[in-house]
Amino acid sequence: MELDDTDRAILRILMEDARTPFSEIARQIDMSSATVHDRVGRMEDAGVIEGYHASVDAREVGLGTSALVGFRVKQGHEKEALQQLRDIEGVQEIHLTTGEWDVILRIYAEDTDALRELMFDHVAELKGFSRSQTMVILGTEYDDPVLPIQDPDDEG
Amino acid sequence: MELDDTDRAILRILMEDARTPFSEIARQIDMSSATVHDRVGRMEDAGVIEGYHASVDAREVGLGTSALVGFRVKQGHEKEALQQLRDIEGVQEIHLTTGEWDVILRIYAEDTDALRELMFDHVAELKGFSRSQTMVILGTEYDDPVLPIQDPDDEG
DNA sequence: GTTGAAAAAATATTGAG
DNA sequence: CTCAATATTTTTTCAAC
Repeated sequence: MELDDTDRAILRILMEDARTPFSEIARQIDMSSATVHDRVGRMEDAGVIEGYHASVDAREVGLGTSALVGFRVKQGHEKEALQQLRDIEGVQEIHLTTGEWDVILRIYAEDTDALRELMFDHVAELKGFSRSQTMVILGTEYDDPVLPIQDPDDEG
Repeated sequence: MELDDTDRAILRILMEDARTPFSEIARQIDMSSATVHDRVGRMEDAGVIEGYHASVDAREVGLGTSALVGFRVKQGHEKEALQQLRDIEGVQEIHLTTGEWDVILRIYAEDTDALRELMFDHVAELKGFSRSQTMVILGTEYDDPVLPIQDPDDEG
């Protein structure tokens, strides 16, 4: 889908606060709310907007520990390997990467004990991986939900 | 803040779709929408709900490349090092970690060329880091915006 | 805490330029 | 594509349990 500056302005506002009323978005970008409605609907249909999600403090819901885990996958075992990772409880993101690891996942757990248990119970038994490394997240210094969208004309 | 099962049920729904009408949430959890309104408000005030954000397909807004970058920070340079990372355009998340790296960040860029430029222009000039490694994300296999909240009584 | 009902506000739709 | 006006739905408030 072809996006113009108006679309990008709407996206910036909705990434910042997904519950901003269309009337308020309209005011900010100086258009009618019917236009905002129309554009948002088209961006949803086109998959530009994938969804709207509440951001919840993980500690408040008993998930005090989070980690990044890197894996090396054995040749030919990619598919089954990934499926196994998906099935581990608490796994939130799975990325295929270049560099030291083939796969890096992000996992949440109640505490370091629960995380260790997860790693022993599940990860240790996985087939198709040659090695892994767990990087516990001690703290998140910065986490911006807004992508740095640029208007195509202004060079940043 | 002390959360009960009703609060957690509401959170699950809002993490899945932050724009679910309160009336619909009320129907699902079998309470009135006034109650949902009240509980959501209290969770927002308490910081349990940090915000509501639209999830946007990064490729559609010209950010086709994403990477994880690990850093080793020199003793005593932690503060200035982190501030420098924050200021790099496209940096979305900064995590302090155990293991091979002290800091791992997530960065978005237009393409691999733009990413390489960012790394050369900014990262290479950073003070206080002893080494770094870029892990380009070739693809994201799985990305779940819903935290695996458990009710305290059912053991998972 | 929770509720139902009323009031206020927002969103969805329509028809036309 | 955009708008103004209308219809519908949702959010918000509030007296009462």
